[in-house]
Amino acid sequence: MNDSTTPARYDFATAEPRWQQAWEEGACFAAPDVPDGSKPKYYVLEMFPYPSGKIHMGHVRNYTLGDVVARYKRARGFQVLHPMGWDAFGLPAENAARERGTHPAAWTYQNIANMRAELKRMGLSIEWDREFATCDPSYYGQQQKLFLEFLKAGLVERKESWVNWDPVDHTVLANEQVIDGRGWRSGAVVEKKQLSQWFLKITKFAPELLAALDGLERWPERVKLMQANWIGRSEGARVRFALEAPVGSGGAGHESVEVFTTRPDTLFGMSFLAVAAEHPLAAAAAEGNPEIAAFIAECRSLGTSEAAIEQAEKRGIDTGLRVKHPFIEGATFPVWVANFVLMEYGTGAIFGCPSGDQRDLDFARKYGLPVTPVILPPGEDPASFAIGRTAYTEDGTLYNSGFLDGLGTAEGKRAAIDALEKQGAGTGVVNWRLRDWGVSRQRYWGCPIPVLHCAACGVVPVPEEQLPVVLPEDVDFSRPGNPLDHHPTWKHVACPHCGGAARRETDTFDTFVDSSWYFARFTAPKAATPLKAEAARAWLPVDQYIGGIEHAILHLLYSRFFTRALHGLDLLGTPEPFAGLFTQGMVQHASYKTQDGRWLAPDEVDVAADGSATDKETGLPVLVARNDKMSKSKRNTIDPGAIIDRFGADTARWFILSDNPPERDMEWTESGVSGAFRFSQRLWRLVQAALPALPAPEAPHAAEPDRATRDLRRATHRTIAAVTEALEGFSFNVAVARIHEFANAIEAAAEADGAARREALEAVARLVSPMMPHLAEELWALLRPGAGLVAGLPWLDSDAELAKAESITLAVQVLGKLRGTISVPVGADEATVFAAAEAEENVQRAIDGRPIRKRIYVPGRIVNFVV
RNA sequence: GCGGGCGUGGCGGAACGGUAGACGCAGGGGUCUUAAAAACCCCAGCCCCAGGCAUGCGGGUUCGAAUCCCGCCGCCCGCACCA
Repeated sequence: MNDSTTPARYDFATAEPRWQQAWEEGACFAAPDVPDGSKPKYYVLEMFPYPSGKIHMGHVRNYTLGDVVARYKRARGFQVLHPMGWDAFGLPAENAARERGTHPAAWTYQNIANMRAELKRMGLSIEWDREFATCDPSYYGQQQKLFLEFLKAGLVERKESWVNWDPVDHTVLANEQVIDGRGWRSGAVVEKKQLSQWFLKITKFAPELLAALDGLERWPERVKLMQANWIGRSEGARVRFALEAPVGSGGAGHESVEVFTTRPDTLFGMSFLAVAAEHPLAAAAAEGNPEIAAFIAECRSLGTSEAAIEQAEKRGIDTGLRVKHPFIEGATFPVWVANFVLMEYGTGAIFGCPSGDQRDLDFARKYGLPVTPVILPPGEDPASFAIGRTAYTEDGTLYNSGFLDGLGTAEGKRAAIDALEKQGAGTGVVNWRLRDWGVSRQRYWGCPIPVLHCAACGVVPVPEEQLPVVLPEDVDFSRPGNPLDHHPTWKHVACPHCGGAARRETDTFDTFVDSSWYFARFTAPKAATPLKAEAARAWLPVDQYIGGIEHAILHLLYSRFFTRALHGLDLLGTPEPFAGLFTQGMVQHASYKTQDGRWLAPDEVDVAADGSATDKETGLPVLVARNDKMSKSKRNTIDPGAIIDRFGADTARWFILSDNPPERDMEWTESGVSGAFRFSQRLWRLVQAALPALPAPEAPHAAEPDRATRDLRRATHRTIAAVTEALEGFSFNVAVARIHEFANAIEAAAEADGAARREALEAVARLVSPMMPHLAEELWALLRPGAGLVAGLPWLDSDAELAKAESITLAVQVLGKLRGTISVPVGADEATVFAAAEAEENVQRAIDGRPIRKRIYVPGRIVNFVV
């Protein structure tokens, strides 16, 4: 096959765009808004990208995985929906505006154009007609409508809340944007501040969001667990402690404090009550007491970052107030303000039982508060048991506890709650860790929250006919703070009710709102309403969602909430958005660092066979860190575009799939890519070389096939079955391995009948098509000129008869150790098998004349003799 | 601290409780070539080699364990002053 007219290599650079065009012209990946029901539907979706400017290897992995599923399911006869869009609002666009003077919209749409072109080069079977960006007014305007629906349905609340406030940038920061107590951009020490914010009432759905996790059978256990922990259900009691004397001035008078506890059984071990610094009672106590006020101010400035909390010592200040104990007549306990009590959890107040809680014990020891043991560990003597530096938090028997004495932990809880309820001092409750979702952001590049503030009418929703509330284009990014708020005219409007002067809400939505319903919008992206009922009902839930584990909680929980809310409004036919979820691992690459601390790019080093590396320029050894997360700062990113230029999209896809199981982190290696490239070329050569000798398509198989032909057909049908099974189970690396083996088998079967060889080569083209779609088309066109696209073909079926072995090799064990193998016909009966096994030379030696006490035969698998 | 996951050659990994290490990468040897690239062929867990030892370590269940159970050790991830 080396005559001068035949190119020796597969020219991916011309073939790939050609097939992409053929798919587009054939509208191969189009799906109707409302499927006609002739085929079962299958909705495949990958988490849509943020348009940062360039695609990275993580995208390549994500979209390759999704594309394999989409192409495979299409071939399996499903009507597949596989759309793509852009999560396009967000801070980087504003930063770019500030730093380079471009408009966020211009920057974003330019990035989208770049990334769309890059994604298209990957040969993804995406229906691009459904594409939208969340920053399109046609999308966010519909989102504003949804918000007004939520408002009507009572799912929205405006309330004061404690937020992370960046005093330099004049904006609220999400918890994730606070790093070591400082704003991630400004570096300013973040303050806690009380602000009016818009909240979506996700807590209303806490019980069902938790309960429904059980039904998500095709979700990874660990994601479900993370969500369950985040929702954080705990059973306990709310207990009201009456203050000895009321406190507070004006309308803010306090007569009691309420605490939440999971251990009402330990109430008799109480030695103090503590409230959070932000608790109203703390504020009341601080009136006229500068020391308390100073302590509160200090706590507030400390911020909420994990690092700050972890380092902070338990500290507090006695307010001088005292509360009465609900069970002990006449007993009172001091009220402290303590830095370890969280305003966000429970009621922002706790009762301290030092013997039963480590934090309370640390606090009590520090401030010399009493420690009364109330739970006796099993086997301990009440006379001698004492609490040292470790609290006893396990179950035991109650003592020193009045009417609870002698009860176990569970009964004690029940009895304590009964008593509290009887005397009206408390109730048994279920507490949730989940808090309502604050969606207000003081940003420009987001979806405007469609409400007005009128001095006379209060908060007024923007009338639907005035939607969308569009972002103004002439904005000034040079000043810190919210550009919408600074805009000279945008916010000044007339109240639709009274006609008086009103002010637009200048906060925009958290971008997680945008991504909480985009999957539903994809089902009818051009509809004049947020959702088209028939389309959404027909397509949702998403059958297979694919993305990174980093969204395990926020995005996936918010989307579940939104779907439930929309379902409640009768806009969707399902309460859950994603029936199947797959979380892929990261793509990593070795990083290289010189002795003097400079990072070198992969092409700036020479890597030796043992993995060590030297600086190409200086020849000096460099430090190699394998499996390092790709990052610009470490200069170990690999540009997908450059890989496609050099090797083609199919090679990139094949390598990414072949390296390891998709849920694990993978290492991008140059040698791995070239291995994948070699294989793609090898398949092409295999077909090219065979072509001249192949019979016509559909030529009959030999009536009495010879051995080589039978073997090849068996390999073909076994491979079909094995690849199918691997694809069904997301074992793409195994599917790749099976195809490798098959290629080896075809090469070894030169003497097989032509029809069998054609069958095998056609099978290769089709089996490889979900992974290397362009090469598949190229091979198919060589094998069956004019026969249409692989993209339109059904999946192959494995013929079980042909896949069946004629004879099998059985392992023979003696006492569980392998001693030999025998070859027997497939249908051989037990007696034949045992006879052959006993006769085997090595087996005989192992038996060594001893009588066989037991013979085990697992048909088709193994023989084992017990002597 | 709480919760979860994972330990198999030099590396990525395969293996319904049934021949451990498929397949690939890297490696060694060879063919072709003036040479290189490309391609092709062969070898390859370890050892005291008709045998023995090997899936982090120690036990157990089983005719048989990488796989199931118990206990350690190590690594990774999530949550975390959550009352």
